[in-house]
Amino acid sequence: MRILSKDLTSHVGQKVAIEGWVHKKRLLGGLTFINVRDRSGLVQVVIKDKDEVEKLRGLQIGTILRVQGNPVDEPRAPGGVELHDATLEVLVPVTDEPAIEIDKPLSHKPDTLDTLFDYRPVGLRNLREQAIFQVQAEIGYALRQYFRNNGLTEVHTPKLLAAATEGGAEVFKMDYFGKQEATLAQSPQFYKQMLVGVFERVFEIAPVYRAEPSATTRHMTEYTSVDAELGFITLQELEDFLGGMLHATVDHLWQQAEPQLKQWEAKKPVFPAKIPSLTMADIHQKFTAATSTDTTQEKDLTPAEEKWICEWAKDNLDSEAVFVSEWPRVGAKFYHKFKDDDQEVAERVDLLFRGVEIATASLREHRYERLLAQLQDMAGGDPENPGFKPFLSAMKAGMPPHGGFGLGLERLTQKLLGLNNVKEATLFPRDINRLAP
RNA sequence: GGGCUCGUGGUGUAGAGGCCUAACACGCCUCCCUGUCACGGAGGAGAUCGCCGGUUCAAAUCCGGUCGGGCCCGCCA
Repeated sequence: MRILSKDLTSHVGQKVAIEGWVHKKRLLGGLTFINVRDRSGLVQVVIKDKDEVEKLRGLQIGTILRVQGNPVDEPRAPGGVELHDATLEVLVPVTDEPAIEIDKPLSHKPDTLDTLFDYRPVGLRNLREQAIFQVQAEIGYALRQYFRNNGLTEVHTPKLLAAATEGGAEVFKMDYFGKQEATLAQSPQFYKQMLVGVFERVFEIAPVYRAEPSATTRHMTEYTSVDAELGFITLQELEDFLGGMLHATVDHLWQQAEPQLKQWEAKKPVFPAKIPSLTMADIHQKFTAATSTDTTQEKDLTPAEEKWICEWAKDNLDSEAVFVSEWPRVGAKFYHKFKDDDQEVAERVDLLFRGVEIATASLREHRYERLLAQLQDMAGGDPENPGFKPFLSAMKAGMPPHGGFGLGLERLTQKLLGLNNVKEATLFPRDINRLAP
């Protein structure tokens, strides 16, 4: 019977077998240490028998072993337990030297990221790399738990679409059986809104595709979008929901994934129960005053401002997260709702965290006639277009006031761990220059 | 798409006109080593310095082109 390396402690005194990958060898002559990796971690195996050591001759890191032996409490061993009197059975021999060393930290310098990603299939076996994605898995778990606890139903919407959903961001186009053009979803926006009419509250964690030719540390052509849409909600309630979500996620992580977080020296983010909110105009003003770069005419925040205001909020408001409110009509999407007393201001807030925008939330225009007008006036959209028609029909069939947000899972992971590039928080990143591995 | 920047053994780097017959660390191979955990020690293999052209007596090093990256901006999550 195979046991896991983490369970060795409870089997001291019994003969057991472990199975896993050779992670590291240290041959000291009459004594050999090998670290074997399984899904629960590493275990040190001690071999004194020359014939057993010989079984490893010519075999590289990555070789898969079944090791029988006796677990022994040993303070000198990492983890306090090790396997003695080991007999080895090579289950899968590996003879080729790995192109990338996996037993020590991999380089994450910008200039060498290309190598890091080229060798991902093996490089991810590095425990420090693994830690990033164990953290990401815990983030996903925490988010799902939060959504469930708040009555959201998980949905799966199509990524293959007949036409652009939102306009704005560039979409990937492809031939669909020579009959028509298909596009890849850049957002589940319309579908999650339609589903508000069904479930009232929904969420989806799924890939979205952006054909923007951007080459930055925060963009990819495919990323995982965490989308939520809630009916019968106000913008303030949506803000509170997002804040609660961030808190729940952070608390869960520092409870469940502390060893992984430590590997990256991640610091638990500080932000109050109620995340502070600033208007865009206020941020422009503060930034302009502090840097003498005039941004007061900008319709959006510049990347420099996002960075700066996060620093400012950390120093002055004790918060590493901040909401940005009062977005101008210019640049708004046609499905956004505008303030009843000021049609020039969208009911939208962005969530900034550690220097970047991680989420955009807004109220949607649920009144059919207004929505129709906005589609035509703001986006020049044709209501008969197959990309809009189903959406409009759902909106006409009785839609409550609603709103929601989209959040980049990789960006959140990146920022929580303190990584420099979103791609480092992506198993197999896709960008303008990369489609493989 | 624009600006800036980088490209040297498998990996990470040093070298910035001649000392380069290209150096160092890790990895790999051989040998020694009974408590390693970035093990230690001795020896060895492995790169015509992204590619093409030019300048020069001489180019990894300077210039031009080209290919492939990175960072920032625009756009966005």
